[in-house]
Amino acid sequence: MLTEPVKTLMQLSVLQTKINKRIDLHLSIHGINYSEFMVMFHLSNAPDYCLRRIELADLTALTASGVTRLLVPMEKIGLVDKERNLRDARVSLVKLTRAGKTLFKHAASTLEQAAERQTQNLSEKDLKKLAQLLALMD
Amino acid sequence: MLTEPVKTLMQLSVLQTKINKRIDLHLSIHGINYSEFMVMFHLSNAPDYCLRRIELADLTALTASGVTRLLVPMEKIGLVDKERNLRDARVSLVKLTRAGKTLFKHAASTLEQAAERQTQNLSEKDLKKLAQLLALMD
DNA sequence: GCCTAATACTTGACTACTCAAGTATATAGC
DNA sequence: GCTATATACTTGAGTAGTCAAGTATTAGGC
Repeated sequence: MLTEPVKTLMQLSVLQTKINKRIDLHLSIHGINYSEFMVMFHLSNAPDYCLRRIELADLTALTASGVTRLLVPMEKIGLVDKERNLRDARVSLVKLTRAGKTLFKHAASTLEQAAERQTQNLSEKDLKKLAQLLALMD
Repeated sequence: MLTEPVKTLMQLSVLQTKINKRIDLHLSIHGINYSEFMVMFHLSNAPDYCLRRIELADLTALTASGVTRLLVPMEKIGLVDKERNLRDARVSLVKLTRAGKTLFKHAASTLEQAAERQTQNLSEKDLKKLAQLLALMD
């Protein structure tokens, strides 16, 4: 048999796979997936609804190229806009549009319900403890 | 801002993405990935080192077709064998070979070290609590 | 001020899945 | 025993990423 840490990491991975599938199913009503939701979340909390691609990569744990590919369809359907950074021409800023903000609000409300159900067996204290333990592993 | 459950699920997802990358990097030394490791783990604990494909799908949270595709290269390099079930001809059993057992032992030892480091900030009690909270979300 | 190194992307080729549809076999109702 | 339905896969087509290599721009050392 394996050590406890390995078994817990495997448990985490299997659980995450299941949760991702559920969440993607819920978000598909709004035409987006979990990664796109997370991008919109971070943009909606950013100053001027604007972030650099590399910051998004960092916040989502995707690669820079993953972010580039993720944003292409989001731009095409008008959820985000591309803006230039005047001080650094390498940077391509991503800005949440009005349409993006509206869609995010709806998607967030859907996801809140789903998340509530996913964590229904956890008390508020449990949830806090979980967040704390996850932070310790980061 | 979003509710706590949503934020915790997002935290879980980002952490899992990071952990997966780290683990895949460690396992790549042995020529396998995390999914393949999990398959070998379940086989190594099964009676006669043998499981049905659908049981593996269930244990790993992959789809049946995902398991089929995962096993093709594993068969090719001789980590698992295909066996027929005499009572039910629909079933195609997967069996861990001697070579598979050997490789699994080495990979497990690598992964145990990595998992130890990944959870180094958690006490034994923390780890137990984490496993328990994750189980409540399943 | 120039050259080297670092940063911020983008792109082509690949991987690891998914889903929907198809095949083969088994089970249940009548 | 036949038919309808369910189960256990497999396969073709698509998606969501990865990595390595390339481009453009900026920053640092001297």
